[in-house]
Amino acid sequence: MGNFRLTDLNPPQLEAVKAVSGPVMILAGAGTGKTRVITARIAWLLHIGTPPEQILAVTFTNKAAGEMRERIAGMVEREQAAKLTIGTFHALCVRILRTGIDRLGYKHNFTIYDEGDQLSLLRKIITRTASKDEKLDPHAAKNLISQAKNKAWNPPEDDQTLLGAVYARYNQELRQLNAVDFDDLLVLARKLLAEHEEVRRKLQDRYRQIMVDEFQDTNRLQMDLVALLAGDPPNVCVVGDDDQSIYGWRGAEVANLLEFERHFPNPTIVKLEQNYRSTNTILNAANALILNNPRRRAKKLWSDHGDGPKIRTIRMADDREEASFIAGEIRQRQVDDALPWEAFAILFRMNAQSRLFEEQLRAHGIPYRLIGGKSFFDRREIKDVIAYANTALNPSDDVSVLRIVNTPPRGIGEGTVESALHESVERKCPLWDILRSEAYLEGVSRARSNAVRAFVDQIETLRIRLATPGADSAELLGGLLSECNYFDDLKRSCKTPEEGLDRESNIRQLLSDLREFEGKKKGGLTAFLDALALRNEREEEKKDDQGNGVTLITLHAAKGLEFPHVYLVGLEEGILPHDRSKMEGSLDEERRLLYVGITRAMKSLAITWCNGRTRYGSLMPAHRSSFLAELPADLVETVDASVILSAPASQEDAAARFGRLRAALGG
DNA sequence: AATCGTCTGCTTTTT
DNA sequence: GCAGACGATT
Repeated sequence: MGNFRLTDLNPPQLEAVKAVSGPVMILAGAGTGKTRVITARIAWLLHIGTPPEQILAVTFTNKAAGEMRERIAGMVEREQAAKLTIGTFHALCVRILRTGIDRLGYKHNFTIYDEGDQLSLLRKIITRTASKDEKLDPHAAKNLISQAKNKAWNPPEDDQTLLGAVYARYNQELRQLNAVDFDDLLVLARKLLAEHEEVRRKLQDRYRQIMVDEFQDTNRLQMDLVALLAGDPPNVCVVGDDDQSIYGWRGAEVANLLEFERHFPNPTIVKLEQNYRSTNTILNAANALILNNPRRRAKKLWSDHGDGPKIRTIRMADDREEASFIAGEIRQRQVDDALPWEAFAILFRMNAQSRLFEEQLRAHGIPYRLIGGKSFFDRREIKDVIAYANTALNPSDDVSVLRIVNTPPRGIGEGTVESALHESVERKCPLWDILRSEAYLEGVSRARSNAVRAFVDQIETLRIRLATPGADSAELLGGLLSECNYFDDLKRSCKTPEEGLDRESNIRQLLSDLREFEGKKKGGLTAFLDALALRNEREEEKKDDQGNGVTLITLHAAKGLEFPHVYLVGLEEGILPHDRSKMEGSLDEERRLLYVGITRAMKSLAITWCNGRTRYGSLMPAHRSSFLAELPADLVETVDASVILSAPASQEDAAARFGRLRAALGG
């Protein structure tokens, strides 16, 4: 059975694939065929008779989960592949919680709050809690709360500090709203498993083989979850690379990988060091750099791709020159070497650095795709539609109710909302219950109560219809939106007619996605909203929409990707390593960030730094990053952009170009 | 209620 | 230098 051959694997890979009992740690260096090993291991498990429903593979991103699923689909039979559990930590937790969360005092129809929802809730709480002279940035509060949850801290519920009070209020309110934030998905799943033995047993019996990808990025909560899910013996296989741990600031703990033995004694440890991506020049530079980090599992990458050209470190006058030089060079190389635009990538530390490159690439007529940026799901109109659905499914969700209560305007003004909200705080019950209570409606003017009644009726009708077996949610939602003139209001509030049409078509797209989802997956609207909240619908489509061209991407986002020709820009003190890292003592992580960047390159790598850089509006002197001195001199060729620019076509260049031309013609 | 103007404060962001 | 947030102004 199976369409995979173990002979395609190198010896350590094979060892990793065949180690199937007890704890296993696979230290997979950059480009060493990690995904291949994971998928082959799953195929192997199936091959030796493991029932597919017993296999759980956890990833960090939906993209990684999708890729894994796809690769496996090509290796094993379809029905087997369909029975595997492959997904993100968060998706797994939603599955666990949708059936078991009632044990923790939530209702099963909880709403998942995304960042925007969290922020609006926090803003509300902060303004209510803070006194006049106190200030707390909602973003900062959100980050601190998130960190606290991810480190599995006990809530610092001392109402002494504003933050402590806000933290306590926030959690309390979420519970009242029957809502959970992203972090709660993990927090609550862990709690459920830890405190309810029957739930834990059931899951341990079900998942006998657990695999975790990118283990260096797991935080304390995720580590705990893995430990709770693992049965006895713990058949846990983790895959990761401590040298690529770059999310410490988000609570990731490399210690989970470095001290794996502490949680799972006597593991089989396999190191993957043969790299299938880069030249040895690139790998040796990366090896040498990372040697400067303490506390790591020693690894040395090598490949049989030869040495390739030296790494160029290019000095630029300023950031403007950096951008125009690179744009010019890419255009030239694209022509001279007949390379597709997609062969090039520009990697930077901060998103703000992308602007000049965008300008210059555009000026040179080079197509590019900028990775990152605002998501489809953060669009106002999409959030509105989701809020309508959330309200119908979970009327306790005040944040969603507030979002749509007067969108479109239906005569429920701020005063009305304010008084209802006040009432709901007094009576400690959801806003919705106030809006539909006769006692409240009798106390307000006729016009107000009529408006509120009409709104309540609309939503209640939607709820009843949605609950009807076989209901077409997309049709019902779309119908409601038309009925309340949502689309007209949307268009009216747009600056241009095009924008209005665009926004409307986003909604049509969402509804058609929903219809398709209901046609082929179970779980109905709730499952669709879960998928949306976890960002795992329409993922690929979005990426493709961005089209092709030179890739502009941050170092963080570039992890896991590869490009034939890489420009690593802004290698200056203060940028990489970033200024803040010195204060926070995370210089090692900055070095790993550079390590990740270097190991993205397959064939050639150029590193640039500027003598001056516009920062905060004015041109400031800049200095080359101290990391550059850590690259072995014999692998690096140091150049000065001004020299190249002032001597455009030297004799040597012409000869080299002629040579290439002759080679291309087969002579 | 909406828009304009001024102030502030600056990474990275898988879900 | 610019985006985002908030407050004053119509």
